[in-house]
Amino acid sequence: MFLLLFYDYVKEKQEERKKRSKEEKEKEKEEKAEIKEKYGYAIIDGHREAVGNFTVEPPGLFLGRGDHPKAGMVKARIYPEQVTLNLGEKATVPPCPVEGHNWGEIVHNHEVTWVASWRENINNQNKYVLFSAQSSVRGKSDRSKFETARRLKKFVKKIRKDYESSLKEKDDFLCQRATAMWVIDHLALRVGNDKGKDQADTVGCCSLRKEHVKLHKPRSIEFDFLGKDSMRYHNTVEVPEVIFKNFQRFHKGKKKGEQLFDKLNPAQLNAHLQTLMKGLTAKVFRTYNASQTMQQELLKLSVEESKKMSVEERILFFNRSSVQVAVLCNHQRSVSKTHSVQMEKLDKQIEDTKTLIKEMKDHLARLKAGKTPKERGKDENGEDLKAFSTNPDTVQKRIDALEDKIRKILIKKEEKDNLKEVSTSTSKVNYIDPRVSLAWCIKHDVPIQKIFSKTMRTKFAWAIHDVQANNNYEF
DNA sequence: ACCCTGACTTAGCATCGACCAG
DNA sequence: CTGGTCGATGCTAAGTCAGGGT
Repeated sequence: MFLLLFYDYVKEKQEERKKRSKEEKEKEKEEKAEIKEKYGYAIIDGHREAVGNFTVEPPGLFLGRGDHPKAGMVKARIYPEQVTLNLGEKATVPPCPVEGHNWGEIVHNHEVTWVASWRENINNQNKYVLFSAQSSVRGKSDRSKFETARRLKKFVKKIRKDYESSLKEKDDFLCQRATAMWVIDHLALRVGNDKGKDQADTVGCCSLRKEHVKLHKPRSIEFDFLGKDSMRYHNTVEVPEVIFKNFQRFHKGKKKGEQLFDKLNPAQLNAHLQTLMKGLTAKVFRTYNASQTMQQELLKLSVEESKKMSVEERILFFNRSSVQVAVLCNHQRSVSKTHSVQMEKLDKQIEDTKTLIKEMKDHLARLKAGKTPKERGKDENGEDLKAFSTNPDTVQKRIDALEDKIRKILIKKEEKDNLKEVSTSTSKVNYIDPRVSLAWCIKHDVPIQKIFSKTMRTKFAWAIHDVQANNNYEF
């Protein structure tokens, strides 16, 4: 009863919002901008920088992703007394905007980047007001992330040698560690920390369980599990014999529910990675792998070839390259509600074009036979359709062009359908070194706004600067 | 060694809004 | 001008990983 009422209430509110007039929307937008101007910035080291989330999260029903044990719990309202502010010693404390209330603690912590924090009641975790992705603080750490991944490129030979030499270890821990490194290096899986019973059951490399892999002789492994955000990772990979044997070994004698890498945990794996390269952790492999893949894909287009292509065709090539990365990282999206409608529209375009071709072929046959052309009839609006040319060559050319059009629509349709579940934005924002993309734009004469939106260009200001200094940038 | 927690990065979905065809 | 489409942006959940405590 309560749920139904709540659902109706929310739906009603949504409908109300949709119905707002232009003026109301305009006014709301202005008010929002005013609030952002007032609360959306903080001064750090003398620079005024935007903070990403300057409001606390409103109360509501927690949903979570996938099969979450806490779905439906009430997320409580946050009051100013629960909010800690992290300010400079000399900074004036901003007045509390909620009448009759006051801030909780005021701290002066120089070791962290958050300006405010509070604790949330669902998972009892801290939430933070952090500088936005476009701020220079975040830009600096973004850059250093990619620099670490670039260092991995130099160390990767040595690291592969290290784990390859341990793949046949008798010691379970060493063998599991080496095998996990192989998996993280080759399949770009997340490390997979242990999770509590009060969270959705999702896994990464170290937390893979017996039921998540199927072994197909002679040496294929079928991975099928729910990863971060309960996204399904389903991939059958042909692996080297030693890897296959190791998986057989970790599989053997275990029951459903038992971890394959039962002697290994992420902390141990990361500790070992640190000994091979300072600053190396499991997640660096994803960044490295993504950036490296993008660079390799982009290199497949030579300047000579791209000179013959239109800018649109070059962008298409770029987008197809980023799809490779998204597939590698298993970045997915749910199929759009209008996907099937879009598909049908393309089908109709094809059908209409086919009908037209047929009509033109008849017309051409009549021309060649010396018969008088048929009347073409009327379109759906009752207008007379334009008569076909009486020149057979012109008609034939038109038919050829239409057949080409069909081929293009078919390709477009297939591409659209293939990519309906692939999301390229996540890898673009988090994994691909933006300097790789920017250097490619310069090399192939593609305006950068074609590949990076305004916010992305601000976020990657550091990268634009880097590439201006070195437009032959190599990851 | 292991567990817990704080801080930060990574993630997909909902909504917004710019642009385009009709 | 309008309604539909799709990329951009907002939101916050869900990961990673280090450091401290036991």
